[in-house]
Amino acid sequence: MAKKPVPQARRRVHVRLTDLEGAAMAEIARSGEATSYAVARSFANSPSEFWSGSVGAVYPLIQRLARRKLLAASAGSTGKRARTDYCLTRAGQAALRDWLLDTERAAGLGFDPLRIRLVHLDQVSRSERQAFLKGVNERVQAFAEREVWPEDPRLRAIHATVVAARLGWIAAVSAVVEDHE
Amino acid sequence: MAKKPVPQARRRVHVRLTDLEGAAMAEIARSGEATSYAVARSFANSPSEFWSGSVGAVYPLIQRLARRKLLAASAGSTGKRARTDYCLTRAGQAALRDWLLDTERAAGLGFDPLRIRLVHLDQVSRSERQAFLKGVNERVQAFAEREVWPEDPRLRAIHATVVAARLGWIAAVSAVVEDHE
DNA sequence: CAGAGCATGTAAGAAGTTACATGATTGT
DNA sequence: ACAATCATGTAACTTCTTACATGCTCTG
Repeated sequence: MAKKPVPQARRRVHVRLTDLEGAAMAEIARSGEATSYAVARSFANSPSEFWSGSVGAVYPLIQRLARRKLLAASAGSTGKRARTDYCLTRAGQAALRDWLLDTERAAGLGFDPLRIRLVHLDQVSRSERQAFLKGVNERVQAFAEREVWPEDPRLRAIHATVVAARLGWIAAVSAVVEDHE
Repeated sequence: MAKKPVPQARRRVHVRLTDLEGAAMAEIARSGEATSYAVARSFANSPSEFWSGSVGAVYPLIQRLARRKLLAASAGSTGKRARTDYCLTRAGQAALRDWLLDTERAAGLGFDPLRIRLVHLDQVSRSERQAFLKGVNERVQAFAEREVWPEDPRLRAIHATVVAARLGWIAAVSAVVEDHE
């Protein structure tokens, strides 16, 4: 049954970036050229707590991407301090686009620390649920008022929609989980 | 990232569960008693794609929890097949409550594969952005219509609010990112 | 009674976290 | 000039993923 592998009219899917890799590539692309340290710092400044933004994560990641020829390294210096700058290769630009415009992955739910708790919130009493949701709501309110990315109106606008949507969802879901006691 | 809040006058925080550990504990608590395999399967059946739900992740995790005395193991069998059941110890119940009702962690943003892309979506053309958001919207719509957890109306209701909130957010954010071209 | 798929794991490796190390620069 | 902090990393450890192994149970 020797079977010819049908040569699909296949799109050239070069490399599949993880989300952390994609985010790092996008940061570098934005600056044109950046050091690992700069990338790590930009993660650390983002309002999401999900990635630690530790250099210990970012340096090996950048090295990986360079090894795969998605980034090109160039030695530089600031005064006496040596530095390694990275910029995207052509293959890197293609990989970044594939990652950025991947609707399938973008449509996924990702990970939400509230959602996962809601699923199990029927295991506590009604009054505990109410107190919990009230507490979460207050914290998200506080988070909404915190200034993030003060220098970038575009990111602030996105962040505002995120928080607004979250508050709306909390209100909606509160009704649901209190019904089902 | 503003790190480490001051070490508060110590509440009796027994153990700090990770989110994956918390979810596993909650699953076991729900059944009263469960095997590692059953926990892994329940993850695999959840509509979130974030955790692989592979047994290779769950078995060591459960063993860890047992070693920390949060779970108690008991040998059982189904016919000839041996089995290890786990149930929560008293310390485990306390740890689960601490995890489940942790408003601080629940209020966090978690990880969202769309949000992270939106941040960098100014790097592509307006028409690509529009096509991308249209694609994502369609996929989330499709996801909304998929039947999940057919056996549990409570979970279905929660899931419905999640998807509805997501669709609302996509609409809101679409306006924002198309403005800022 | 043979094959499919269920239940129970183990092993190797990748990826991220915390902690540490070290020299350069900057503020006072 | 001394301390603080920035910039640049490395190392050890933990946790998840993918892939494999193996024996049961069920179904046609």
